[in-house]
Amino acid sequence: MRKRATAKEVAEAAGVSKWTVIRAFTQGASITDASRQKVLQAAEALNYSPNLLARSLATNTTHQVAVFVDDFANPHKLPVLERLTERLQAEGLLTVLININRHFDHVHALINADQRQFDAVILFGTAFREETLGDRRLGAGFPPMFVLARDSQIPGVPAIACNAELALSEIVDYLFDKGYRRPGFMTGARTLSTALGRRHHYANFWRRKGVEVITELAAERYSAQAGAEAARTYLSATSPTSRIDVLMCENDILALGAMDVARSEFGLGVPQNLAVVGFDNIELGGAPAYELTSYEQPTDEMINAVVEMITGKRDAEMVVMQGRLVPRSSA
Amino acid sequence: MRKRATAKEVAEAAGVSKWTVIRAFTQGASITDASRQKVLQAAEALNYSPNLLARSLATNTTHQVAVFVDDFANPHKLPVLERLTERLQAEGLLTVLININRHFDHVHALINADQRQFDAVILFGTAFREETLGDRRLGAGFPPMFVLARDSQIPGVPAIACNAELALSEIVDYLFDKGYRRPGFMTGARTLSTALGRRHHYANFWRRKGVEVITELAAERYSAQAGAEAARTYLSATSPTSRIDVLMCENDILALGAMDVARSEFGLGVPQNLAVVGFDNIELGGAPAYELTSYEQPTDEMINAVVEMITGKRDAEMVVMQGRLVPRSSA
DNA sequence: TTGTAGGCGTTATCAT
DNA sequence: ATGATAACGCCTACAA
Repeated sequence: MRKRATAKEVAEAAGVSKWTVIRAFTQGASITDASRQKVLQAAEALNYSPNLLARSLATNTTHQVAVFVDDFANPHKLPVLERLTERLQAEGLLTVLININRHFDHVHALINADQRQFDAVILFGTAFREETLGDRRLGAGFPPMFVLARDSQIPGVPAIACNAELALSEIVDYLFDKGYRRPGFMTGARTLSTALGRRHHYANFWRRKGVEVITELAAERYSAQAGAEAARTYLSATSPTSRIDVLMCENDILALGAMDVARSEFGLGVPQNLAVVGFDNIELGGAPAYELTSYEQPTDEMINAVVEMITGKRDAEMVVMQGRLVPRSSA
Repeated sequence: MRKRATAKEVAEAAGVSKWTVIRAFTQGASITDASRQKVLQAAEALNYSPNLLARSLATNTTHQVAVFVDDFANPHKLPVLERLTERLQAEGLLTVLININRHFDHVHALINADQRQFDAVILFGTAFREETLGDRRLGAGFPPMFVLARDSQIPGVPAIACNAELALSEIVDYLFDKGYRRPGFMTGARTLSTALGRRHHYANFWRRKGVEVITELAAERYSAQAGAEAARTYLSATSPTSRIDVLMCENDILALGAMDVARSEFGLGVPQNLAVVGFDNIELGGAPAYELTSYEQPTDEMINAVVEMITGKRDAEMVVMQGRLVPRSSA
């Protein structure tokens, strides 16, 4: 296995200076065709290609974007990651996937991202605390940050998200029109930011309809199992007549878990005995086995927006986008 | 927003040389406590932290591992990515997620990975062709490559995979014992490597049982929709009496799609009229709505193995690991 | 068009 | 323990 060739070696082989070699590999540099050909030939013979690491050091741009993810239980993450990497790569940017699930120290991850000189940092659906970013070790020359698919509680960090207020308004209108009057809501985590968003609006809009009591089911995490567990706990503790008639879950994966338990363990018909609504519109929610009513975020637009902000084609500022209700038979 | 401080600036502030600054940030360097304190104080005041990019250039190691993924439709990818990033990060390695779905040029992605000086490249479930790697622009000093969760058709590129032969042997034994005699197999892509693996063994073991005819259903891609479509095509074209009695799908996501169609569009009972088996044991397959019989790969072990190979704690060589059958009610 | 000097921020090695 | 020199491989700016 030959060692990696450098520009200097190619220069010697081609009989030019190494700066000419660099020029041969630079778009729009002033160099004669003859020189370029000579260089390219020598480069191919020596198997040379520019070292992007050295280039990054010199240009102070890495063309790498860090994406922080803390929730891998939600299948919805995968298609979004696919689109995101695709769009970033189309702009010549690579995606560094950083796992910040509960085992990791968020501040540490941020410091690391800082030291690696990423061009930007995307917090994808993660609930960072303001205090985390307030850490004194951060701040100076930290890469631009963006919050994708979640509200940003952090001043100066723009969020690109679905308009939650509008979404919940549509959802509650829909459920009210269908005749449901005893709403429940399942949250997936204890962090304030999350809860405040969807749950808050859900409760608000029901109150406007004159429905004051919103039963809350709390799942431990965002996963089908946690959703199932929370539903089991609630259904075990209540009698059929006293129960909610519609359960809105903070996301689809919770909803699928809850639906499974309602149907298979408690023999409830969905939606006759208990209607279920999710959020995200994951592929499996649309399967005949579930037919889950859900709400689709405009992920493509959202992704385009972040990428454009990162590449400077668009102002970096908070933006909320409109999703759409996807009514199916579960509610 | 202050500019990033460098070791040199910290050195001036602390009244030492920049090499002393470096030492203060290096494990086990010989430096007096007094110096270190002085430096750390100055560093904190200036908000300095080492530039890992420059370090990488000097040490010739980036602590970055590229992970190539071409199939984002399979939810199974997500938990594996979670574990993989977690393990890599525990070793101080970051994951660069590279999307090589059909829109991208694989050779181009490899060249890019080469130029970025990654410490290693993992082909996660992707079927690279030998010819792709044979490209003359690659080869010299290319980072060590590993194929994860798929057989490697490439000499010199070790694969870490589940023992497909053993898996299919177990599966066929199980199905035969259950009394099925008219097997079908659904493939998810036209690449030889894939088809050869699971389908080949499946057919072989049925033949050993004296069953010669294996019906093949071909899905266009690996997705629930593609699985549904393939099942629909097959079921539409056959009469109930002439059909297969058990359908093994190359992975769970295909199986779920097929199952949906069989039950909801053709009114078939699973497993009474058509048994279904998948592969991967994704979380939703275990849900009461599906109860999909599947086969679980030893993903944790496989991931540990690659990571250990990358970090040099283990010889880089092909290894097949044993998974386990997960029998449920679908077959 | 081409060559030169200097710099990007670190690390390795040697000298003090 | 600390300082100094050279190197990592490239880029920008300037001179020829």
